[in-house]
Amino acid sequence: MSEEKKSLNFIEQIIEEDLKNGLNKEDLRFRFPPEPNGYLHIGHTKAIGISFGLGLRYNAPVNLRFDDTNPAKEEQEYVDAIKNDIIWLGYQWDKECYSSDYFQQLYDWTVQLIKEDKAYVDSQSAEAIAEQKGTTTEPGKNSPYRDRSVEENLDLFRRMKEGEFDEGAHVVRAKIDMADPNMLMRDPLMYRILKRSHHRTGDDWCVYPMYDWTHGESDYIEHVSHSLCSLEFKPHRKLYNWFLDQIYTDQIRPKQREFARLNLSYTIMSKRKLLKLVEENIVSGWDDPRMPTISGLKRRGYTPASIRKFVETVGVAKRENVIDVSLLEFCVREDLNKTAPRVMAVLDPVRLVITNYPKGEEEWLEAENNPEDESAGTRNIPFSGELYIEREDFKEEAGRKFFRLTLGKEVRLKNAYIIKGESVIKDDQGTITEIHCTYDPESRSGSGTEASKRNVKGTLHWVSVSHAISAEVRVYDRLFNDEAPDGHKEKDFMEFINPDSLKIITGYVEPSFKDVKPLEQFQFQRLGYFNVDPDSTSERLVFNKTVGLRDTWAKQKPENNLQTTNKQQQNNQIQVSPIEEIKRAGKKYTNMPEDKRDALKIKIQQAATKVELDELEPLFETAIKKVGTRISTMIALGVILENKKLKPNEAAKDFVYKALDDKNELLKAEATLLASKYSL
RNA sequence: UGGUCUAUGGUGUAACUGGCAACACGUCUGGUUUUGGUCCAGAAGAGUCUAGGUUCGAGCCCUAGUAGACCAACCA
Repeated sequence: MSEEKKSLNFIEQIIEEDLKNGLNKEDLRFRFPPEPNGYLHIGHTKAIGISFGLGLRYNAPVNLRFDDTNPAKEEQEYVDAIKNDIIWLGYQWDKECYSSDYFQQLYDWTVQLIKEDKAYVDSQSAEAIAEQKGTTTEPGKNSPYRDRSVEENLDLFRRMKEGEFDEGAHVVRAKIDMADPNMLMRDPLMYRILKRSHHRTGDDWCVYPMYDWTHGESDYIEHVSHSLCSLEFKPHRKLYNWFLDQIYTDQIRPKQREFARLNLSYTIMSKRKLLKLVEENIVSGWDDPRMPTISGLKRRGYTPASIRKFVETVGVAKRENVIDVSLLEFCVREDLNKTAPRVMAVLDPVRLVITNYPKGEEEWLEAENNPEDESAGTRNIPFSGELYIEREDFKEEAGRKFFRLTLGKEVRLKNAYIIKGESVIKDDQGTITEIHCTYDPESRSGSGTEASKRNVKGTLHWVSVSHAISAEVRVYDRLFNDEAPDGHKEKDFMEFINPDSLKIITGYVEPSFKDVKPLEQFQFQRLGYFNVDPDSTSERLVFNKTVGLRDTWAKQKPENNLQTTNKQQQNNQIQVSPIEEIKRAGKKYTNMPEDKRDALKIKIQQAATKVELDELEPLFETAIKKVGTRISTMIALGVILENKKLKPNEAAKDFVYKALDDKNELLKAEATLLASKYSL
């Protein structure tokens, strides 16, 4: 492998810079700091991948630190689940830490701050404090308790800790600046009273430190050099540094830097919302295969390697992003293609009878386990005169593009013989119950005969009726119908739940499936990747569909063309001027699938009704380079001329003439239309 | 209406810190194939949010706009 010159992301650049400025490589240390209040999800894998990835890259330790300062929400169950997930992903942490381990230190430091008159006890209600905080545009007001004496503050804080007061009676606040433009600097809370049992410290404490007062100090205590978090913590950085300044002596000073979090289309990432799905039984649990949690992904059949690859591919930057699920799917397919044994399974069976196959006969045919991996070897599968094939693989008559079984046409049964469709038997409703065919005995796969080498267009998977094992197969679709379920201000994400996200069907699999283990992965040939669900037993096999194979055929079928919606619709909702709308529509026009182009065209036409010719004119000039814009401009021009009953002026004529010679057919067509209408 | 951040093909990320905008996914062709998969070959698609400026030269620098995100929890 050659040393590929990979460009550094902005965090790596910062680290390189720090190293150049004298930071020792040995002093590099990172941390991943989850709050144990829920399960890890695909969004977390980015943060995990960044910090642990940096650890690997620089051979530096990475701590796993549970940020457990709020006993009201945190539980041991989550600690255990998080550890499992990280291990499963294949990362190793150096020290397992807990913010709660630093409660005493944090308390002592707080006492010190009080003594230095940098913190005080406030005895107002939460409402009153919020009231005085001011707004983003108006400064806040000082608390009446802000100037309490050091002695009184010390005494109150001690008594808070002793448990003398009820929740809410007092808080400790840092004394910073109630007029700071950064709201977080307006005397932020450091401690609150919480009479709750903590999953690790039990009832030792009834005052708990807040996130801001805990996080930087924990980084400091652990000698973390770079504290990486997501963008929404950016405003906290100032406070992070302020707190650090108060206690800093001479260690490595941790540096907080922020990156954009991962968003995946058609899913939600909020722990609170995921919890709601679990609590309301929309899904079967945190590990439901439809969940974006790591445990859900695992159960669904995603591999650790595929998830790591995904995170790596997604990259690191500071801009808001929405990653298309298709990238995640690509990553699993890529991984599974190399490793998953191929087997045959029929999920929507129809009976296929080979009329010239000897009655009662059977034979065992050899099949390759994985064409991508010779070492995977072969296995034998039973063949007989009665098989199941996929209902979708037969049509009585079909066009030339249908490569599968039809009457009078030949196809190959994978690893077996070439057959020819002869006739069908239907029930009263006209549904096919049996397909009759004949086979060519000379054509057996691998037999070396001329017939076995014959090329037929289609190959079908199948399973022998008398040998097949029936199995439950759970087929999943996305949990939400909307690309950004929680991105709507007016609508709740629950409104977008896809009612058909789970389909349970009974299929037939080859007998080699007798002894499969939970989570074992397979490729059901021509169908997709499936794994064995933990619910599976030897009596009742249960499979999950991980992801389908890439299927260029399915896309050509018109009924499938409606499924892909995308971000463009969302973009179009943003209010822009009609002329801008024309430009934008043009940008998309050329690579819009044909069936959607009409909708876009209508949009352009509508926008054009609000535009004057002279407004459009500049586009004749600037649009010359960009095909899409030229097309949308052309369409708009047509509408304007028509509406205003105008004749094309010189600029417009010129524009049309040029377009007539363009190699882009769409543009040419629009231009020709105009040219003939105004006889240019 | 304050502060902070961001803006590059449909999506995500690059561009050696000022030198003809690249890579991956997706899309489309063609070839190989006993999986309409894989693999191989190729194509289309952005001129970098807008308008100015500096410069021989700007996606990178400056100015002003515009748009989006985040910030006023005794959550993290």
